[in-house]
Amino acid sequence: MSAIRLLVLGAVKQHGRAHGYQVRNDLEFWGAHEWSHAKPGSIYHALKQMAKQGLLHAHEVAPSAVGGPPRVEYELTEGGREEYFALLREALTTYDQKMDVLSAGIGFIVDLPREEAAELLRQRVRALDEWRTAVTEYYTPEGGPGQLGHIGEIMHMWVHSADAGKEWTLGLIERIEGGAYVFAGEGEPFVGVLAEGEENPFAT
Amino acid sequence: MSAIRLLVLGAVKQHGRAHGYQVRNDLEFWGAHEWSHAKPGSIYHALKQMAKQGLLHAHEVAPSAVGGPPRVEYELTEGGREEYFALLREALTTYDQKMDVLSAGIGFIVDLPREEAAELLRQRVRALDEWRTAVTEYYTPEGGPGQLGHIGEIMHMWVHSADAGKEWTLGLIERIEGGAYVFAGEGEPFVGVLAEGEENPFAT
DNA sequence: ATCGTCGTAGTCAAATTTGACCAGTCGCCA
DNA sequence: TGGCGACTGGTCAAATTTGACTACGACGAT
Repeated sequence: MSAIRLLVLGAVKQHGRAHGYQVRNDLEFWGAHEWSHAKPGSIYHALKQMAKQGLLHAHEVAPSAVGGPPRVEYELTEGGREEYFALLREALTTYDQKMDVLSAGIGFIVDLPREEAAELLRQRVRALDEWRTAVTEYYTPEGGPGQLGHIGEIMHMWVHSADAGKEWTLGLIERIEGGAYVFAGEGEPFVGVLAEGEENPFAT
Repeated sequence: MSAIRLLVLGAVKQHGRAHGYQVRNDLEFWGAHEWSHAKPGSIYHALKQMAKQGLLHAHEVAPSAVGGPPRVEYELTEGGREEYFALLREALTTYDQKMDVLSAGIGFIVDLPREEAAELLRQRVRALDEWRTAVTEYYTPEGGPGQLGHIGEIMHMWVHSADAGKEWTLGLIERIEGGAYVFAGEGEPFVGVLAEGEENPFAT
């Protein structure tokens, strides 16, 4: 899975209704242009594709308020909501070494109930454990390690990084179970988009 | 950069001359099918593409020893060697969060002189430091952290992972400078491909 | 004898991603 | 007052990646 569909669905969902450029902007606002490499082309493509697949409903060309090319506004369909949550759960649980996907998942994690979020992350920890043993087993020749030469460093790296990922995940689980943040169904949700005319609070 | 070109060039280089299936096999032998997601399609595509670009010379269709479809054998051109080393250096120095690229780089690191390898890794450490500060700065709003809510966890994750990456890299530099492994120009090179008829020493 | 399936070698269409480009508006400052 | 650069909103071709499929020979089991 690439992070784009999740990011785009999430952006559209937070707005209720959005056109391509708004999505593009949100992603930038979230810092996603740094860690996901979401180029404009990919975003517009994802929107069209998902509209074709019935995940988004395309509200035809609102004739661009400020002039310029006509804009299409998108809105999640029921199928889109489902896909969104499916992707979100997948992003949080499966370890596919793509940290941009995980980042996107974290960004939207509060759309889930607190207990489910924690459980998904526990599942992620299990996936990391599996990956770790798979790697160590694959790179362990019969005659003991050693004849691997520098190739063993590859294994070393993966193990190190899996361990780091696990450590961080466990920390997050702890914070979540300790009551941090506001999750779905817990009152005023945190919204990560700019309201009209608001200033960007981040330094560039 | 995707890891494929580097992997393919590296595989062809170690053989001197290789056809697609041999490359495909080497990648699997290195465990690359696990961490790079190199599908056959990508491999054959990369071979053709790089032949078209003059990085590989295609020795026309050796009519398949065992029957089956005809095979094309590839060999590095001088341009291919240069591209290989350029990609290798890039893989080792730049942090683009793609661990498969780094893995491939590690796999071929001994093709470089020991001192250069260490220097490239030191450069990687600097790149990691830069990424780390870039992330922390981007996610630090004027009013101090805190109003970020759960979004701060994204930063947390990147920082954690950059730190882990740095730690591992420093360890490797130390081992290399401590004399581990055999680098370019230091006698019998380590070769990570199976000779004819050799057994695969790894468990599957 | 023949059926299934494993290994060898590779192709192909469809989906996606990349990177460059287009065109209009707005403010501003010289 | 006109030109420059930044912002808005998007298109397009080319490159790449994915995932499924083809074809053939050998080999063991039925």
